[in-house]
Amino acid sequence: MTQSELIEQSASRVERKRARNREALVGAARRLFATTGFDATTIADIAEAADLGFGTFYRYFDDKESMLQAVLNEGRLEIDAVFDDDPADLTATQALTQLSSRFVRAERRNHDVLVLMWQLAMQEGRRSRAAIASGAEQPLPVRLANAMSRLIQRGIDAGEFPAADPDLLARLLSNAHMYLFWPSAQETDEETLIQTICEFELRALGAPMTNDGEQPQAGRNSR
Amino acid sequence: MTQSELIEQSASRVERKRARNREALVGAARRLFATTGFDATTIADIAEAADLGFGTFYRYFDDKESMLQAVLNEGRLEIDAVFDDDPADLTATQALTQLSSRFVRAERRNHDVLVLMWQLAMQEGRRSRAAIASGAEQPLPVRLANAMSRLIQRGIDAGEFPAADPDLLARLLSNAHMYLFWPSAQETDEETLIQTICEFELRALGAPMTNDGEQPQAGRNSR
Amino acid sequence: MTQSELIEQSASRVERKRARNREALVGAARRLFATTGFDATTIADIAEAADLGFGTFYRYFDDKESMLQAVLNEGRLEIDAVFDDDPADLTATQALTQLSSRFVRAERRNHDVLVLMWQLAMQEGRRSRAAIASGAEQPLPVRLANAMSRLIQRGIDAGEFPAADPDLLARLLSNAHMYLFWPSAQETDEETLIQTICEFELRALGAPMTNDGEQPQAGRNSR
Amino acid sequence: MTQSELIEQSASRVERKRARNREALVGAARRLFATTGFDATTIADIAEAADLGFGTFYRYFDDKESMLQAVLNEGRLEIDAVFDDDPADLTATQALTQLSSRFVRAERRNHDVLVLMWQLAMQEGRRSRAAIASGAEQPLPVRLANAMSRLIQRGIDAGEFPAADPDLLARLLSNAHMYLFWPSAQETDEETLIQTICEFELRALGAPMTNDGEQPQAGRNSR
DNA sequence: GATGAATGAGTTTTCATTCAT
DNA sequence: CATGAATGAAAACTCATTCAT
Repeated sequence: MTQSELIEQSASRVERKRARNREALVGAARRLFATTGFDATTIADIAEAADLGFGTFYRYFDDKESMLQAVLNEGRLEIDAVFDDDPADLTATQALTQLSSRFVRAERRNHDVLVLMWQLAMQEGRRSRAAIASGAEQPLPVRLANAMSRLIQRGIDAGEFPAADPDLLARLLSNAHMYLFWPSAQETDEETLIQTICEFELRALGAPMTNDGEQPQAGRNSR
Repeated sequence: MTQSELIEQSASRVERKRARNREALVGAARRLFATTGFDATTIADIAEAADLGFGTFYRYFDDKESMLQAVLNEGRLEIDAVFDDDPADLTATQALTQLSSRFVRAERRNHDVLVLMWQLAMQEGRRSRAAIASGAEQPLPVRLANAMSRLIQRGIDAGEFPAADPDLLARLLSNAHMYLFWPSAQETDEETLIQTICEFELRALGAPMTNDGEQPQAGRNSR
Repeated sequence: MTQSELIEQSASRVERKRARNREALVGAARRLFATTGFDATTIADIAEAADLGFGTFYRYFDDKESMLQAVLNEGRLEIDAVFDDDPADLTATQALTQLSSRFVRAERRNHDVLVLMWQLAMQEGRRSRAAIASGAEQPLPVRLANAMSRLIQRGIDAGEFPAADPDLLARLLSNAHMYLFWPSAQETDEETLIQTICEFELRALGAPMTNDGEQPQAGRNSR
Repeated sequence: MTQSELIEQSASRVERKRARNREALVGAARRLFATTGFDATTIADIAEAADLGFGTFYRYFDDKESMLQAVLNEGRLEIDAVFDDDPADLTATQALTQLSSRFVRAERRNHDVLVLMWQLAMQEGRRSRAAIASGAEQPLPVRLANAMSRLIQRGIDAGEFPAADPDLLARLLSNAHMYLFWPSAQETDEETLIQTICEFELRALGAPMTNDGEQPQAGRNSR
């Protein structure tokens, strides 16, 4: 083993440690922010929960605010993926079902982050943070509602659903999904949840309940 | 005007002023708590928003926590009224419609308090406050879900709705109602909102959409 | 009864009431200052203990500090009387005995004030108040010590006591008298106390204990 | 010097600094409490007197009250030692002399703490703090009086002193010792003070003044 | 790089004092 | 004149952030 390999290796060991520490901090912050609230969580709380020294926090994050960023970013990619592709080759019914099941799965994997986003989004009074919270985009339920609204409109146009106000329906449905934020939702099996929500959704939209092929396919949206 | 009347009147003037100040403080706190969050709201903010001196706050409330109590209590009565009577002489469909429309109306009149309750309820980590938030009862969406669950069960038993998990449906519906917390819901006409929500609800439960007599009667639950 | 008599009478009734209120306030303050400390006593405490409205305090006293003055003045006259006349026609022994018994009696009648003076005198750091406390004179134990010192010196000169440092002895004796400030001293009969203290004193000074005629005469220093 | 020694040393440097800071804070608090009073001393005063930042206070003490504890504890050991051993092999006269000289020495080394204890003990109205002040024991002058009372009783029993009320005498003597709290006592030479006080004491108790062997030996009570 | 000590700005809370009734 | 409501200056205490080791 050459000197450079040793260095290389030790460099990567350090790097791995850094990554691990950062991970620990973000994880701790995520849990604490979600359960205790951003304001009520102190840096000391986070560092301790991450089993790291107090000052260490500042070696990874500039300040509390940028930790908030980091936490919110954690889920960003996966959440964006939920909304990203809106496959034109599916019927509105299928697309909605896909959207919902994707959302449920993403929620289950990023529960704390979503709860946090939700909390922040409710505080209109802190525009700066709210803006930040949504990555300068819309707050989450609005994004979901918008995506749904488009699909519902498409469904109405295609005759899949009876005529109605797509925006209002979308918002109601979007919020129904927020059921996921409640503890009891954590105890329900994921597939059952998806199944129930999708049926609920289609029924609420007045879609004919053929109830056959459009079962959500598990695993479609990989990490 | 006799002396005693003058005294009487002036006493009541003071009293009225006290009431007005208290009202101003609670109102300011309500708005700020709902929009900015409990933690992020300072006593100074509240006093200033109420256009009162800083120290005046403490002539009306022992501390921030008891102000929180006062704010939460403000809506208590009206909200309790929503759940209170569950008239056995109505069909499940009618009862659900009544519950929803009552809820919408109560929400419109107590928007900020409900938003605040909601926020507090989400923070499991602060049980004491959350417990307080709901007056040692369930958090609001749980109460609504429970009430709905009972009615849905009744509806299923009576053959009004197809068989399904009443708890899960109730929770989804309960959360759908939380749409009201969003700003856009504030801009929609109350009756339209009720109409839409009730239809949404019944459709989601699979009730036959006769769509005739069960329009919610405005003003039923007067103050 | 003439009009003017009525007015006269009512004026004096008002006056009496004023005097009574003032008395009540000063008394309450005296007790509270002595037992709880000047700083820890609030205006509200005083007013309540005097069974008067809160704001009423300020109709009788400019501020807390002037109430302190009033309290300290209460005992002033009686205390000054203790030190005032130093009858040259008595032997040092007799004079000392008289001084001590007077002091004991004055203390019993003005316990709280003396305790307060004592407390204030111990706080060198607050010169302004300490100065005030003693009415720009010496703190109480110093006054007592000075008076004693003079008498002891006289006694030594006259051959009544053996030679010694009169200042030091005087200070020790002066402090011994501070026993009166303790609760247990309140429970001892006044005459017993005087008797014991005077004997103690003379013995400590080395005076021959004839123990006959110099019993302190009660009532000498009337109000 | 090895790496570990460096670390060791630097660790102890930090530790020493912490100890020094704590010491500085306690010292500043001790002086300020004694001279200005507990209530009138602010945290900012203490921190400034210790030449430390304001917030630093709270890194060493939870609150003002626990600083009070720390200050009072400072003298605890040395003061307890004064009362601790009551050697049965000494005559009452000797034992009293020893007690007094020990007390004087302890007082000289812990002047501020004793003054503070005294101040606190005088405020009956604040039992909790007074209780704390004496470490749930008796207030200082009471402890001293009790110890003296026992010895005086022994002396009376042994025929060393004439019969008298040992409690009353003890209390008077105990208070006489409180002379030490006055500034002028600070200027007197310690040995002279002890000499004078012991003679005073024995004379006051009516002990035969052989005035020879019982001079207190300096340094008897080592730290 | 990790750590925790130091710090002071920001908040809550108390309370002396003023003022309107 | 008596009263208590209003007020803000001052004090205790918290905690994000900086910095020395």
